[in-house]
Formats: sequence, structure tokens, C-alpha cells
Amino acid sequence: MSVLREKILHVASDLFQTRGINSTGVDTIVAVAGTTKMTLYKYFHTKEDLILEVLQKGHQDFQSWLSDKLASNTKKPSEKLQKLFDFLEEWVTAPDFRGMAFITAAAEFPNEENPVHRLSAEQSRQFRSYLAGLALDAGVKDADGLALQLSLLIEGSMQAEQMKRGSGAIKYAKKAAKILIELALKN
Amino acid sequence: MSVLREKILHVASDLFQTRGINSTGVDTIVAVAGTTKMTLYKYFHTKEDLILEVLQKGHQDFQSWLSDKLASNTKKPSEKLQKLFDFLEEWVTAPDFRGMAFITAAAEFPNEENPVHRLSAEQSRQFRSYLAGLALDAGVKDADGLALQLSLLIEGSMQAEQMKRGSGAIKYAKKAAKILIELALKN
DNA sequence: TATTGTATATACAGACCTGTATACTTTATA
DNA sequence: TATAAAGTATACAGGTCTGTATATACAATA
Repeated sequence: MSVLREKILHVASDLFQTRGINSTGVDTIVAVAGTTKMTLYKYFHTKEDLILEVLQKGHQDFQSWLSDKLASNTKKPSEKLQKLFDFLEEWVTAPDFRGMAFITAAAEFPNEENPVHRLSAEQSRQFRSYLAGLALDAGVKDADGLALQLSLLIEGSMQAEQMKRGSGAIKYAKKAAKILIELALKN
Repeated sequence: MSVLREKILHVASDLFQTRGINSTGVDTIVAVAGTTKMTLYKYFHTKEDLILEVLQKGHQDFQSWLSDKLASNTKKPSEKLQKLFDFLEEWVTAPDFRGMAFITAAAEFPNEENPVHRLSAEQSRQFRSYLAGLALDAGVKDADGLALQLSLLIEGSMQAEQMKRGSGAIKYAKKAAKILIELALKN
């Protein structure tokens, strides 16, 4: 894939998270990326297409990173659920953390018919389903229920962290999660 | 206070939540409110002023409603923490629920210097501080910790509910909260 | 009746936005 | 060397946005 295309995706992702999607014009994106609008519109038909690709790439990167971390650092399925929050803390406290893209995107496009909103909702569902898979493997009975609860803690933390950097929300989310997970494993 | 001023605030609040703040022009607001831009700008110096007032009113309404509910339906302080989630469920499932304004506003204005972002962050802090007060009254030792955890569950639910109406997230948040509260009361 | 306050109607300036058209330059490849 | 592909530079059309200017209508009040 073209290096410029990647650059545009990366710059757009950063600007969208730091300034907001609607507040970031394509002129700004190409200026920061060091290219021109003609090139941007060659790779992305519309700004909406660009937004959708930024979202998709962001979610893929996050999911791959998390899956790899869990795969190479844990063995027992029940261990994965616990370790999950250690890795999320690592993710959140990284200097280039910019929030979870699909959370902010859904807020900027509240209309449920909007393609950007739909993709955001889909990614949120996907993440919960991934958590449910982990819970199921660990032997949790109400895997969907626990997954939903954990997702609330996680997405809440991400949002709190974006609202105020260094909030430490994820630390308390981890504590709460530990309690919920242990109890769910007993039942 | 002028009836038109109230009308503008109400209409703006609704449009901001259903279409997004940046995507809602003042022309749309005055058209729906049945007035003109001249009148809007007489009561609110800038659009940003209007946004700030909408946020403030929304937060006040929410807090008053919740405080009143708790005051008139519960007696024991420890009961308040539990009942809290029943009232929140009532709030969320109301047909005119539109999400928590300060969550979406913070997402649309990510820059921490921005006045709208600052007010949103302040309201989030205020809500957590209110929860901490309830926890303290109930005799919880780490009141701030529990308050933060509950706020993650609550704000996560609000966000989930706005992402997809009827998600039922608040029901699972309530279950998780019950566990966390009971454990915190024991310590 | 005259005046004052409130709201309307409408037009517009200036800025910004997305997306395209046109012409030019560079680089790789056949 | 000729050709094609990729990118640059720049201007612009058409739309939307905030905020203001100007003139008018209407009601209450003195």
C-alpha cells in the first residue's frame, strides 16, 4: 500500500482524536501529512470514506495488539481475563494514547442511521463479543453478562482518560473487574 | 426569564444530542424554536455561550431530579447507593432520554483548553464527587474509589444506551454496582 | 398619543468546508 | 528515448457556518 496513503490515515487518525472529526478539515490533514488534496481524494473518495477507514484501522490495530499480548503472555483462559486489564492499562498510559476512536465517533455522529455511527456501534459490539469469548473460555456461565459489565468499565475508563489525562480510572476499573471476574468464575 | 429564551435552550439541547453540537447550526435551532437569529443572539452572545448554558441546565436538571428522587424515596444512607441505580434506569429508559450531555460534549471538543471541554470535565468531576458523598454517608471507607468505579459503570451505560437504544446496559451496571457496593460496605 | 421594549424579516459579510478541474513536475519503466 | 504513473500546485465552484446590519411590526406603558 502507498506510503502516502498510510501517512494520511495516520495523520487523520491523530487529528480526529485531538481536535474532533467534524472540526478537522481535509485541508488541515493534507497540510500536516505533507501532501495535497488531490492525492487524498485519489485514495479516499470522500471524507466519510476516510473516517470509516480510520475507524477500521484503529480498531484492527487495537484488537491485534491486545490479542497478541494475551496470546504471548498468558496461558490459562481464566488468566487472560485478569491480565486483560494490565495490558489495557499499558495501552491507556502510552504517551500516544488518544482514546478509543469508536467512542468519540459515535458521540460526534449520534444518528443511528449514519454510516460512521453504524460502524462505531458495530465495533463496540465486536469488542464485547471478544470479551464474551474470553469469559466463555474461562468457564464463566453468564459470559455475555460479564462481558457487558467489563466493557462498561473499560469504555468508561477510556472516556475518563480522554476527558482528563492521567485520571487513573483504569486502575480502579481493574480492581472492580477483579472482583466481578472472581465472582463470575465461582458461579 | 423569557419564554423564548427557555424555548431556545430546550430546542438546542435536544438538537445537540440528536444531531451533534457541531452539526447543528443556529439557523436550524431558531427555525425549530420558531424564532429568529436576532433573538437568539440577544440572549446568547455566541454559539459557545449557548452550548455552555445548555450543558449547565442539563446537568442541573439531572442532579436535581436525582437528588429529589433519592431524598423522597430513601431513608438510610446505605440504601441510597443501591436505589441510585433504580432511578438511573428510570432516567435512561424514559422516552426523552438523550444521553448525558457532558459525555458527548467532551467527545466533540477533545481539546482540554476548550471552554466546553472544561465545563464537561468539571461536571464529570462534580458527579463523581456527589457519588463519593453518598458513599461516605453510607460508611464506605474508600468512598472516592467506589465513586469512581460507579461513575465508570454509569457513564459507560449512558454511552452504551446512546450508542444503541434499549441496550439494557444499565441493568448489568446495576448488578455489578450491587456487588461492588456490598463489598465496599463490608470493609 | 408618543415612546419604549421585544420580536420579526431579510440580507449579507467573511470565513470555512468539501470536492473538482486544470496544468505542471517528477519518477519509474518499457 | 517514449510512455505511463504518481504527485504537486493552485484555483475555484457551490455550499454552510457564525455573527451583524437594517428596517419593520407589535405590544405595553407613560
